[in-house]
Formats: sequence, C-alpha cells, structure tokens
Amino acid sequence: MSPDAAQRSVLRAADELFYAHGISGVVMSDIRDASGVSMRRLYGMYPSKSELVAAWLTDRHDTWMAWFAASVERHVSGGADPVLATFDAIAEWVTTPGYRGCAFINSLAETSEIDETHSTIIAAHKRDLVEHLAQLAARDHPNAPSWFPAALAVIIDGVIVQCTIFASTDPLDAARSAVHQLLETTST
Amino acid sequence: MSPDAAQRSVLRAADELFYAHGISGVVMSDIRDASGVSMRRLYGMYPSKSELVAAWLTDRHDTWMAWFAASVERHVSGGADPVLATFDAIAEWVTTPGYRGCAFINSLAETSEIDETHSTIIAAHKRDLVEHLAQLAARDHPNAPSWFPAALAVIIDGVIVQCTIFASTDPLDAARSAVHQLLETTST
DNA sequence: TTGACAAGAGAATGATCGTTCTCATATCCT
DNA sequence: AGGATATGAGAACGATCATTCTCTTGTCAA
Repeated sequence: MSPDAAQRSVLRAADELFYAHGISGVVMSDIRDASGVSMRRLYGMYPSKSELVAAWLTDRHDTWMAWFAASVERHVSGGADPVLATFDAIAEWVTTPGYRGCAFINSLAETSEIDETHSTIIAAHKRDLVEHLAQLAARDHPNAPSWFPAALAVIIDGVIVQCTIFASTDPLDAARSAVHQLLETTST
Repeated sequence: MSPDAAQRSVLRAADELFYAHGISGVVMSDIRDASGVSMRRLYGMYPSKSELVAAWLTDRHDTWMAWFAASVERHVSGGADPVLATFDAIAEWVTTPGYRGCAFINSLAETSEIDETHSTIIAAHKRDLVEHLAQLAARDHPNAPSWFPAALAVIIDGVIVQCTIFASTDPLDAARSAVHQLLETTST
C-alpha cells in the first residue's frame, strides 16, 4: 500500500470509528483492523493516539465544511434563501443513517481524551462556521443586525444537539421557523 | 456514616467528578476517595458504574432544574421578562468557575459509556426543560407561535454548547438579541 | 461476654489499552 | 547478488480499570 493510500485509509477508518463510537470507544487496534495498516506503520504515521485524533479533527473540519458549503449552494441554486438553505443542509445531515451529532462538540465532551491542541482545532472549526454563515447572510440580507451570524450559529449548534437527543427533526423545524421570522423582521 | 450520608456523599462526589472529567475520565476508586465510602459499600449501593451514572444523571436533573427555575424566578422578580430571564440564568451558569457545558449533552457524547437507560434520562431532562420554557413563555407571551418554546430550547442548548467551545459569553449575547427580536415581533 | 453479621482497607483478578518489541519478509540501492 | 532499510504480523509489556475477595475490625442483640 502506498504511503498516500495508507494515510487515506487510516483517516477514513478514524472518521468512521471515532464518529460512531467516540474517541475513548475506539482502541488503536480497531483503527488497524479497519484500515489494514499495521500497528508499526500506524505509529510511524502518528506517534500517539492523541496525534491521530488531532489529524482526524483537522481532516474532518475540511471535509465537513466542504460538504456543508456544497449542500447549501445546491439548495440555493434550487431557489432557497442562502440563510434558510443552511437548514436544508442540516436537515439532510441529521436524517443520514448513523448521524450522531457534531463530531467536534462530541469530542470536546470527552474531556479525558482531549488536550489543548484538540480544543484549539474545535474552536477554529466553529469560528470558521460562524464566518461562513456571516458570508451567506451578507449575500441576501445585508441589513441583518451584526449579531445575526453568531445567533444563527448558536441555533444551528442547538439543532445539531437536540436532533441527536430527541432522535427527531422537530427541533430543526422549530428553529427554521424562528430564523424565518428573524429574517422577515430584520433585513431588507 | 449513616446510609443517608453515604448516599449523599457518593452522589456529591459523582457530580463533581463526572461533570469535571467526564464519565470515562473517572474511575470507581476516584469516587471512593472523594466520597469516603468504601468500595464494598459503594458496590452495595450501586451494583455497577453504569447504575451509578444513571443515579447521578437522575439526581442532576432534579438539582439542575430546581436551580434553573429558582434562578429564573429571581430575575423575573427583579423585573425581567420570564423568557429573557432564562438568559440571565444561563449567563450566571456559564460564568461559574468550573463550567463545562451541559452534563447531559456531554454524557450523551460519551457513546461507549452510555446505554439506553441513560439516553432515556437525558431525553427526559431536555423534554422537561422544553416544558418549563413553554410555561415561562405562556406567562407573558400567550400569543407566541407554537414553535416558540422548542426554538427557545434549541437556542439555549446552542448557547450552552458554544459558550463552552469559545469560553466566552458572546454567543449568549447574540442569542439574547435574537430572542428579544422574536418576542417583539410575535407576541402580544 | 459472645457470636453473628455489617463494614472498612485495600489487595487480587481478569480484562482492556496504548505503545513497543521481535522476528520474519520484502524492497531498494549499488 | 548482497546488505541496509522498511514493513507486516502479532506477541509482549506495563498501566489502568471495573469488580470481587480476604482479612480484619467494629457493633449490637442476647
């Protein structure tokens, strides 16, 4: 297996396993078994589980943001408002089989597995999301209040969490109504 | 030590340790050391760590809801709107030293430590919170839309999560502005 | 006092885990 | 070809953990 293929295989295995079972629910030999990369090579690539977790979070940030941006654009090009399209994207996600909430929020909750490096990646992910939401809002709602993107980010994280807890999209629908109302009463 | 005192001591230790370090970050002998209750008695009270976790979650639900209701009432009696007072209560909480987000959201993220019994307690906690928010909203905003309490619960959970991630109350302030705006444009 | 049982201290047990090591097998440079 | 190096398979190591067991010390009813 080429170094690149091994790298990819490990990150794919890490994503599937860490997301599904949590960090402390996955042992290094699970990663070996799922990726087909031997212990020796695994530890050659990442000198510790903690560094593998950091690489996973970084990779997941890129992947998730790209998916989210693309999904939103798809709904926008179908005629949706850019802000409300974020709810269409999240709706797709939370109804995906195997959905288990936000990997970053979940990881941060596993205190004993997380160090400052990880928290930094997690905070950067959420900062990038707020940034992206601000750009979406600016497109069609230039007069929205300055607090709007941060509030939208709060609402989206709340939706992600509550759809997990209740195993339902009801929280998403309520949140969408609220944001619809905010848009109607604040912007252009 | 009386049975009652032992019970209380164990639950207090469980709350401090599980909340601060997560479930898998606490070992049974930590509970023994913090509570002063011997292994033997501990396992006499709770036949497994999992059942101790369930007892902790149940106890925390009671404690937290009582604290939240009291804090909201205190702000209401100081003249605040019952709905906006929920943000004052949450603001108190997130600025408490040792704040680490919502114990229920955090626990659910520790997949490998959680079984269906625990998830049921967690979902019931959030359901009770929505219920309580609905009663608060009904008091001063009888004409609020039916989605309002669920949306408020989503926003509050988003605030709880993001204030943890960003170690800041900025998300709370943005969310408060959003809810203020919603109240102004939907109710009486 | 005595005997029966509750409780404490903490060692033992068996499992799991992160990490490293051994030995055998390619692979590559010359 | 031949020797250095990389890699795989998987056992070994040392730590940690949930849970149980032993041995000892109250404690209380008669």
